[in-house]
Amino acid sequence: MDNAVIPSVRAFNRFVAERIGAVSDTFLGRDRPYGESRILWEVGSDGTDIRELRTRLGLDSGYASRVLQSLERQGLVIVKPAAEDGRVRRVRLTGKGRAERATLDRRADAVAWKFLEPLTEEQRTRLVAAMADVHRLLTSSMVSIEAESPSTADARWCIDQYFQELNRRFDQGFDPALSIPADAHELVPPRGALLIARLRGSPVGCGAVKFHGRAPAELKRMWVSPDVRGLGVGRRLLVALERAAREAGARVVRLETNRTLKEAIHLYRTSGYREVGRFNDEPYAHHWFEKRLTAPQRPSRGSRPGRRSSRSTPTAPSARASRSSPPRARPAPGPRQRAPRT
Amino acid sequence: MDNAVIPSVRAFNRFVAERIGAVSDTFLGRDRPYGESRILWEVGSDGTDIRELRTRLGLDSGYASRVLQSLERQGLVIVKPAAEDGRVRRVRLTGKGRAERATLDRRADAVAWKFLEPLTEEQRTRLVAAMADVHRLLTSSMVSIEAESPSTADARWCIDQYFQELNRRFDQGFDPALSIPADAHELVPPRGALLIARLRGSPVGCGAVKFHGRAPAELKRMWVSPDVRGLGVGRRLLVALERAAREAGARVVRLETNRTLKEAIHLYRTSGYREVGRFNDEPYAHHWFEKRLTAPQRPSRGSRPGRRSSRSTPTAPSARASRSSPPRARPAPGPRQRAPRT
DNA sequence: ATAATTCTCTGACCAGAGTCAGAGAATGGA
DNA sequence: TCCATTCTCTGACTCTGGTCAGAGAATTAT
Repeated sequence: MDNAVIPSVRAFNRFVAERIGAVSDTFLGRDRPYGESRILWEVGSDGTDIRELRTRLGLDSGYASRVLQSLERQGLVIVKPAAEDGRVRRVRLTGKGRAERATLDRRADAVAWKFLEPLTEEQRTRLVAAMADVHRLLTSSMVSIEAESPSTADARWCIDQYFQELNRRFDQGFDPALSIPADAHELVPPRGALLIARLRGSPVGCGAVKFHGRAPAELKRMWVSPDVRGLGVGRRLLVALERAAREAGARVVRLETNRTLKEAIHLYRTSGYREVGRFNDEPYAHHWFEKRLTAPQRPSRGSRPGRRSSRSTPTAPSARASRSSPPRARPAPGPRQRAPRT
Repeated sequence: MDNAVIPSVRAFNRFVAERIGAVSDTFLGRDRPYGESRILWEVGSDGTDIRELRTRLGLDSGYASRVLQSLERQGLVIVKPAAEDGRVRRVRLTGKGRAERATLDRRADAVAWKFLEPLTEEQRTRLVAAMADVHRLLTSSMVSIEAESPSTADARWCIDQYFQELNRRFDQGFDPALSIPADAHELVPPRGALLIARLRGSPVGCGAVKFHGRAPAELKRMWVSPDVRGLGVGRRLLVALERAAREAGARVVRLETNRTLKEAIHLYRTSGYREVGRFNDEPYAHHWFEKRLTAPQRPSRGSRPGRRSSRSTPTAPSARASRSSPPRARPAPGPRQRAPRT
């Protein structure tokens, strides 16, 4: 399978890097270096602290300073010390800067339109749908899941979000004090674990497990940020929690949940959980589930990439001359291979 | 509709440029500048003329020369004059160069695998399918269609391909001499027109029309390269030919075709052509079609892009903090806007 | 009050990726 | 045969997009 999948991902990367790259070079009308446009854009209509701008874009302070000076010289931004802290400086767009930014925006629209214009209505719809799919799935593949102490700021933020969501969704609201607790000290090895899912460094989900030796482990605190729902993050958290439970000696995991949490219930059912009788007195629960864990299997999710793939492997159609090349002035076009941009 | 479509294309472009770009920088293990790797790759295992390499990559001769010298100094390639023409020089990979190229290949595989690894089997399948779709549709949008003299090398190449294909596919083969002719002089205004479809400069399809005043115009020489079939090129050629016929005064277009050309027949039927009785004595034809052209309507294919789209418009999920931001060390992450990479 | 830290700026420097103008060898056309 | 053309190389420059080491002003910690 990899023999087919990896090359097609590569072909896509190559193609898209070429196509989007070529076009986006053009789009910046070459009247301003890319770095300047980027910073101009990132300043945003409300202005920012330079400090924040720098960390957001990962810029060197000297570099940022100089680019901003250049923008200021062009009358596009104003830099002045922040009121609260004399060390940090604030950038704001001038009217001219705002206009310039709008121009960039319009040009970006025009570029997007160039992709769409030649297509029929139906093709456009399919293109947009496919783009959204690729976007979603690649985003999904950027989510990492790792154990973390429940006392970190991110962990506490996630759990707080979880509580807030329960409070919004449960018919009677949610008060953590009335629920079976899963305190910080219970979610650290060897008593338990807390997993945090992150996307680009920001927490986007969590899940916890309490170990009870060989007795069933308990799953707790499953939460996925609304921003990334539908990306399979919940399922991956679940799998990771089960693995942790298995490694801690559990043969069975169980959990309880509230009837309003439809997606969660669906996730459990489709992940091999079966509903069982009430096994604790969690007042907010309507359903109790458990799952027997299978032997410590190798995580079966497709093999590693093959030794090597063939050297040039287009998936989608291309202008590659397959039978005979079209005529051409001296320097023949021939079959084009593109650099391994990925 | 554009209000939804353009921003989502932009979001995709931005995302993909960021993601692929970030990754492909990494992949070149930073031990060799990108330009060198690219040329190393493009030399290919069989070697190339420098001249061809240059035109293929659009390189300045001085630049190419220096990069190749650097590669030669590293023992990765050998440059020597071509046998046939003492002016041109040929590059070939050495064993070491070949090994290096294989390393690039392997790294590219590993990068692709990074995208795939975190996904479930089902997600991978969907990702690959969506990528192929995007690839196909963007390729399709790169195809341009323009009128061209039938005497250009490209035009003659297309028509030759067309004849070859007919000869392969017709049960009795195909001999142009026995068929109703459409000679070069008939396919230039005001007697007719020849349209050529191109992808990245190379011809990938053609279609011709002969005008007969207000009498029905005749469509001829419809051919689409196998490389780009399924991309809607045929339909676009057809539309363009009909427009040309309309503009030349025709109210009706007609054409004849052979029963072995299934896709063509399907295209005609789904494009408003209806089968009519034999109207000429083309010996290779089994079907005769005609279509009444509608009034010179505005090419109705969706409106132009809106004045301007909103300033930051993600379509697919992102880590954007939607309700409250996750906690963060001093320099807050805040809602990230990315530069308008397109 | 003093020291440590944070933020920004300046100056110096660098590499990558080109561009441009010749110049010199081969080759092709008249 | 000779002139124009084609290909490649050299040398001299350029622009982006950085990095690095201080230095100076504000702020925070002790």
